[in-house]
Amino acid sequence: MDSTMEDTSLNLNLNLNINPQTTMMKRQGDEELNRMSAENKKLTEMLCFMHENYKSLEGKLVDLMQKNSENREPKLKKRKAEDENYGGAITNNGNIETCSNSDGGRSWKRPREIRNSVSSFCVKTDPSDTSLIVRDGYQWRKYGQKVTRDNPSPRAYYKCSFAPTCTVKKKVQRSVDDPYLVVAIYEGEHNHPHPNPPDASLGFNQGHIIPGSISSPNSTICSSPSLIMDSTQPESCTTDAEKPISGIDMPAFQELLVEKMANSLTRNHNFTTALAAAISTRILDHDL
DNA sequence: CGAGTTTGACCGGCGC
DNA sequence: GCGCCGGTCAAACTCG
Repeated sequence: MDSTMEDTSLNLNLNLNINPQTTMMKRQGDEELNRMSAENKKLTEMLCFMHENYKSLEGKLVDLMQKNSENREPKLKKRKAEDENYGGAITNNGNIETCSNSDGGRSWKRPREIRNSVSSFCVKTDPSDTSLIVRDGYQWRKYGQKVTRDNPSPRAYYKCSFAPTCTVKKKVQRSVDDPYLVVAIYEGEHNHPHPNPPDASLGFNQGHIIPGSISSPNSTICSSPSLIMDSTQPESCTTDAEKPISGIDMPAFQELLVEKMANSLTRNHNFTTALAAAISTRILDHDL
C-alpha cells in the first residue's frame, strides 16, 4: 500500500515536472477542496438543525401522547392486558403461564394472553394490494382473519409454520391512518434459524419497512422512511412515557443515517471525481 | 392429495 | 349477567 502511494506520488511528481499547467490544476484542486469543505460544513449544520428539530418534535409528541393517554384513560382500561403489551410495558419476562384447568371451553389448549416479545413493523405497500402479505423471509400459515372495530380493513392472523415448535404469531393489518402502510405485529421469538432472509434492499414487501413501536395497533408511529430497523421490544417494565419514542434506538438510527449518507455520496459521480482530484492535489502538495 | 386459505362459530376478557 | 370485542378453531374450500 505504502509503496503504491509512493509510486503514485512519484508519477505525479514526474508529471509535475513535465506539465507546466500543474500549478493551475493545484489551485483548482484547492478551490474544489475548499468548496467541498464549505459544503460539508453546511451539510453538518443542516444535520444538526434537523436533529434539533427532531428532538423538539419528539418532545412535543411525547407530551401529546401523555395528554392523549390521560384523556383516554377510561377507554384504555378496556382490553387492559392487550394495551399493556402493545404499549411496550411488557412485564411478562418471557415466562409462559400455565392455564387453569378450571376454565371451560378451549382454555386448555393455550393461554390466551402470552406475549413474551412484541414488535411491530410498518410496511409501505400499494393500497390496492389487499393481500396483507408481509414477506419477511419466514414461513407463515394464516389461521384467521377478522375485521376489527376501529379499522375497516381486515386483520389477518398468522402463525409461523417453518418449525412445528415455533409459537411465533403475527398480525397484519392495513393502517387506518395511512392506506399505504401495512402494520405487522410480531409476537414471540423464533426458536429456529431464519429460513430465507429477506432482501433488505427491497424491504419485506418490495416496499419500505418502517420501524414502529405501538401503543395500539392503529396508532403506529412511523418515522424515517426507507429505514429497516428491528423495533423488538425486550422485556421491559418501563411505561410509555419512560420509553424512548417509537422504539427507535438513537445510536442505531445515527449509524444508519451515516451509512445512508455515505452510500449516496459514494454513488455521486461528481463527488467521487472531485474527491479524487482533491486527494491527488493534496498528495502533490505533500510531495512538493 | 397435501398444504394453505377462507370464513362462520365459538371462547374468554373486559366494561357497564 | 349481558353484550361487545379480539383471538382462535376447524370444516370447507382452493390450488398446485
